[in-house]
Amino acid sequence: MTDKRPYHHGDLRRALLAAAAEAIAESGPAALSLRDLARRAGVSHAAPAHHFGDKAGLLTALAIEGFNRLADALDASRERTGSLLESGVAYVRFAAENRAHFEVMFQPSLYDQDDPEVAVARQRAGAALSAGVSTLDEPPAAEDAREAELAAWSIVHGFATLWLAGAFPDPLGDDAGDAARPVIRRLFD
Amino acid sequence: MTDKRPYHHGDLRRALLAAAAEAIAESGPAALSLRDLARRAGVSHAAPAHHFGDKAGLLTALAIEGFNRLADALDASRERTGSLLESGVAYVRFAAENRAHFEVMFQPSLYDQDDPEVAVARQRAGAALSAGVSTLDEPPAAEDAREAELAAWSIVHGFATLWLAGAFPDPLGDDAGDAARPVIRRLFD
DNA sequence: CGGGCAACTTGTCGCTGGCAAGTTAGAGTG
DNA sequence: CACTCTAACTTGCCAGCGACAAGTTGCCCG
Repeated sequence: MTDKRPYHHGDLRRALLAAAAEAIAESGPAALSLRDLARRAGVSHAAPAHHFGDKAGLLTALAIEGFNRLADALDASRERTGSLLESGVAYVRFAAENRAHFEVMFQPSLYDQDDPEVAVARQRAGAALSAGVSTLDEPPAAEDAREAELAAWSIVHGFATLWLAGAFPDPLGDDAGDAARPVIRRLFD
Repeated sequence: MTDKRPYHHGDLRRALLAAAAEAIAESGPAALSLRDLARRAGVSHAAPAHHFGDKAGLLTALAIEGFNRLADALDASRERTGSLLESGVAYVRFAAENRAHFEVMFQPSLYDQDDPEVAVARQRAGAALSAGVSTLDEPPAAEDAREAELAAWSIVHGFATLWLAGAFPDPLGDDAGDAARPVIRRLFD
């Protein structure tokens, strides 16, 4: 979050996060190695620990970045289209385009979920999601609103997860968002 | 799958799978250690490799077991209730009660997804899911059937994943299945 | 110009996964 | 009842990893 640039490397922290995202997208979070990241960035094996404390710290930073990016994507979609359907599409598209972040965000055993920055970023994303549901033509009654929100979240999250897992037996095209649209539409227009 | 029982330990293969499920449920798949499993089972550190080849082999076996258990659960629910809604509830309940299996099943980077036994078990589960959709009162037209299936799968899978991740901000009770029912009902009755 | 501190490096430890080579125990055969 | 064959392990080893401790480097500010 701080914008002062370090001296030695230039911006090791960001470089490590980017390298981590790339490595995770290739081989999954379990195969991530701090030493490999250090090698990719051309620094010593202990340099990552200085910025993130330990492996969980690095993944915590990735999760924070992910929740913030997701909130940004959802807000942008809502401002642009005002459509809950398109917000759902944006959710799925975010997952496809930020695979590593998404995988880490929803696997809390990998990072420190009690971190206050995580809580803030997660709430931002949650609020962006809730705001989307309120754009429905027929806003549901107060008590139903919660269930509608859970249903919307579940269907887009499920589609995104299954897409990333390669679980769909038939090919559904290249664009996860376009593939998701007719499916999400079955829940609401 | 072979039923002849080994001699030395009794049934080390099953014991290791059970211990692995327990360990993963506690700390996630990334923290799994073959040597720790061996210690829990009271055997040498190389014993697991004999049964499963390597770590991926063990997780492959876990995934196979998981897909088969899921297929069984879905079939049982359909035979008992004939209701797609209750099949969805059964899906969520399976995830909650077999957390370790479920997490591994849908994280293909952890195991060998090209394994033929995995493919068979996965297809069994897929067929059980499809069969559930056909129990709808108004079976959708052929071309819509695929989308209806994806929507049903997505909403239950998403709910299950979010539940396991502890992503729901408010507490929804102890039983994942009961919590999911009103949410799933929003997609179909 | 000099102290201070952030950004690293170097070195080390215990643990892990994976491989190779041995050992043991039961099952099948004559 | 020996004899052998083989599955089910064990022992020993190596490289890689995460975490920690103790140095070293280089910019910034007074």
